[in-house]
Amino acid sequence: MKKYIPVLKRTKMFAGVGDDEIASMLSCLNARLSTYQKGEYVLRQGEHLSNITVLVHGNLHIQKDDYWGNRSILGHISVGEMFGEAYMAPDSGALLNDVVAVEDSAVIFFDVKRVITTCPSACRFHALVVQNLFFAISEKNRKLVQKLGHMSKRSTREKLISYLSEEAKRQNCASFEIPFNRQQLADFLSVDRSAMSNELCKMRDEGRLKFEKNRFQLL
Amino acid sequence: MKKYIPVLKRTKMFAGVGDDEIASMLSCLNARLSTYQKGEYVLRQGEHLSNITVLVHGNLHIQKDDYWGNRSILGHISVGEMFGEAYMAPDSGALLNDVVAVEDSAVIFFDVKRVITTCPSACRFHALVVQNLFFAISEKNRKLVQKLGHMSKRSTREKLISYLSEEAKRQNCASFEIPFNRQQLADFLSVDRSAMSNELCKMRDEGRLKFEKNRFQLL
DNA sequence: CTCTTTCTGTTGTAAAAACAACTGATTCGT
DNA sequence: ACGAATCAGTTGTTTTTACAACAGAAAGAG
Repeated sequence: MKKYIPVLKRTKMFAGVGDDEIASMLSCLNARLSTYQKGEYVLRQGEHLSNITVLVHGNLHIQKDDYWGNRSILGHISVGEMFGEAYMAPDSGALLNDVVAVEDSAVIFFDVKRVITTCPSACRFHALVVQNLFFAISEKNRKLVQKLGHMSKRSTREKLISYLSEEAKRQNCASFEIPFNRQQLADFLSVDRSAMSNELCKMRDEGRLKFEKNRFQLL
Repeated sequence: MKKYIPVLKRTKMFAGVGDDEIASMLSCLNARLSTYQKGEYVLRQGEHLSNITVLVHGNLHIQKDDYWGNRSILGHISVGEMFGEAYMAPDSGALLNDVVAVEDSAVIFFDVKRVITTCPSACRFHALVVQNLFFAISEKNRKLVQKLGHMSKRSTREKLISYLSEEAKRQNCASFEIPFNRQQLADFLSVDRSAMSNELCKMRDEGRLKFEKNRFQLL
């Protein structure tokens, strides 16, 4: 497990914590390493989770099969990312998604109780980790609400306006770059790429905005 | 501020904490009470927030104005609910929404730093509040992801399938009740009520499900 | 009980999105 | 520099949704 300390050091959870401290916290937080071969399930829908988990090697998909067996891929977890933090509460109920290794992967599980109960003496940096965790979850929360705001718009045009206008506000400038190409933006907003492209050009022709590649300007 | 202790006691944040302990924590957490008249802004888009806030009287709306001035109401906060917890991290950036009092209201602000830094001696229940807060944010997170899963479906039918099928899983039974009437469900999924009603009846006629009022059964 | 209001399902029409197929531009690797 | 692959924009067709208007059923008030 110790060979993954450099990876853990770069995670949001352990931001600002030194190698030695991480090493000592591994036991304090009851850390457990599991490896998975490509295609194996890391977590299954219906299970109960009482761990915070960090991917330290490989790649995972968050999948969901509905009642009739249709599968959809909800998200992607890359090295250093945390998952399962939404199920920290003991009454969270069963997992609603599967987590599957899309290539050989390694995951470290931390005991939730140990993490959120600061031990009185042992780990000097425990309090820092708790804070980091707060911030990480809080940030994820914020991004989810943002996205929900865009997605709740009915039309492609409104979704675009919602997203672009928020991006302009966030960067505090009417001219700004977005971190997506067209296909990715369409996926992000859950709309059809060509329809979206069409709508963007219409808005441009109406004089509401300008764009070139991934740089946009609202007018 | 003390007159609101009974309200605080019923919040998720202070679950399991007694009156006396809450009273002592008010100062420990640097609590500040503010009152607002109907129409006043509690928080404004662009501000920076370093508080966790609880509504103890009245009603609030979460509003959002886009770049061109179109307003939409994103959510509603009722007494006992917490808000602003998505902006706990110091680098959260500016608020993206306005929070407005829709009637005369009272809000208690808690200092984030004080809350997440457990004081060494004074408050015996501080650690419990920290845990409660973790669970509350984590739960909100989980609900957001769920909703996002439904909303990311392209068609009304798929949204319904996603929602109903998850509800069946959650209640672990193919026959279950939902907490919405038709209009509320349509609002929740961001679709047109009549179109949704239509789609529901089609699926019923296809033999995929049965329903009566807010009780559904998947087949 | 009766009147009113709310809720749900139904239908038709207009608008919008999804989809498919294609073109030209740009990027990338060799 | 060349060919392959990716990306963005465009167009036409099909499917789906939004919207509006209405009717019957159920619930609630007086």
